[in-house]
Amino acid sequence: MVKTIHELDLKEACIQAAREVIAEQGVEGLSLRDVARKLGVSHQAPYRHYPSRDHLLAAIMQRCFEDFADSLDQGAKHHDCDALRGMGEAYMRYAAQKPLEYRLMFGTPWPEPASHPELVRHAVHAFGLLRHHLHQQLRTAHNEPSDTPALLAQAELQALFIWSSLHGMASIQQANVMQHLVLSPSVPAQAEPYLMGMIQTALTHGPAQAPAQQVTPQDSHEN
Amino acid sequence: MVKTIHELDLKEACIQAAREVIAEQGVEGLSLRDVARKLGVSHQAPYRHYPSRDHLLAAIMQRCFEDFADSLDQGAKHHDCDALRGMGEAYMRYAAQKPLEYRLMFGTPWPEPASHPELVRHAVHAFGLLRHHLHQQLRTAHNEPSDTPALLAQAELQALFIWSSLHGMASIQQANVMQHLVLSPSVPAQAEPYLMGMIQTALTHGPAQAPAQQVTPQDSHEN
DNA sequence: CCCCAAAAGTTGACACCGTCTACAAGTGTC
DNA sequence: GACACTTGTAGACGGTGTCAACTTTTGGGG
Repeated sequence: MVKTIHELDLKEACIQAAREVIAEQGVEGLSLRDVARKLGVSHQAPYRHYPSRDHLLAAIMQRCFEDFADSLDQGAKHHDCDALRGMGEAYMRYAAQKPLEYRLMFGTPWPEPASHPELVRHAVHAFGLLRHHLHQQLRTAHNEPSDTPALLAQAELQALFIWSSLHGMASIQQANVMQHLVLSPSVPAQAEPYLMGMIQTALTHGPAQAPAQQVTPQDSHEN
Repeated sequence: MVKTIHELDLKEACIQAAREVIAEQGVEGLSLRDVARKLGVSHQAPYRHYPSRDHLLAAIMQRCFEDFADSLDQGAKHHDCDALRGMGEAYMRYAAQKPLEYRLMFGTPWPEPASHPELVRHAVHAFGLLRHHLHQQLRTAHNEPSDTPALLAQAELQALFIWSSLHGMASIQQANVMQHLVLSPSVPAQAEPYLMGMIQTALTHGPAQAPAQQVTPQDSHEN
């Protein structure tokens, strides 16, 4: 009996093999029976380690979030004159280079989150990196050493805004939809830097007053 | 033999029934055999009208895009002092009220677009509404009656920016992810109006210069 | 060393799915 | 009336996730 692939650990090998399948064919192309075949075991062997397909998927998503958070961290360090821009570029780079894993994390309906707390923890951590950078930036800009709740809330709003914009652009690029809208020839290449510039502008000037909505006494300091 | 549901037209009834299933259970919960059962016909009857599941899905997506474009149009008319804000609010309202149809249009991998040209046409039309409004707004702001290509390109960049931000926010809200990131209590309710304010700010001030990227001679007029 | 229980893996079944093929019933035309 | 065409039916095939029962491997105590 040859122990072909899983000399180490079938549990780990499943994740590895499944990630390969996903990177090639996307989530919808993944079947437990496929990974079992790929590993040379019976179709029920993976079932000993993961109670269901969703649990395997959750484990894979968790790994992806770890990698994603690492990419963001590294992007922030690399460009340390402007850590925020570094993170933004790292975000878009990850989405462009691993489109199917990105789709897995952000475009697939999650398995009921209550039963996968670890997954949620890792996803929240990636968001926390962005929030943390924004919070620090706001504190130094305002010369406020303490963590006033208002500043934290503002950082969270900024983080949600940035995340929304980046995620939206990444989704649009992945859907290859720009090919079909007949755009001016220069536009597709400019879209991403234009978006980055718009985000920066919005951050420096703060939001326009919403018509019937008053936030915290919204100081529109430059940050 | 009772002609239960499809007194009119099975082709149309399939779309109707399938949209109901999708609105309840999402795309992944839809099966051709289900709609056949729901309509009281054999599991192969729908196959007479749609060569494959993807073709039925494409027909449904097309209907959704029609409804979506109608919503945007109506939103633009309703708020006609600020048509753009009206469209933005209509966009978010549609995403909130028909989350699963929204996901079908923007979150599901499309069936190979080359073989569904009608679907592409309808999707492009929805984007065209946004682009058209922005273009007109730019023209009146610049007092340029002619359609200079530079203005059109700028409108397209703005449209992509707006669409990215709105789509990103809609995705985040749908994923119920804000419940899990532990946010300040006031933030979830403020996120959407904050985003709208940020978009408006970015549009009025134009993008910050990207570091190594020069666009058209980027006039940062107010629009 | 042996034994035995727990863990890991295998085999076979079930229900479901999309899709292919072959067949039956209705309908209009020459 | 015969023929072709459209519409719908019935059954099969290979694919899937999952359940249940079985066998093999493994790791410690007696």
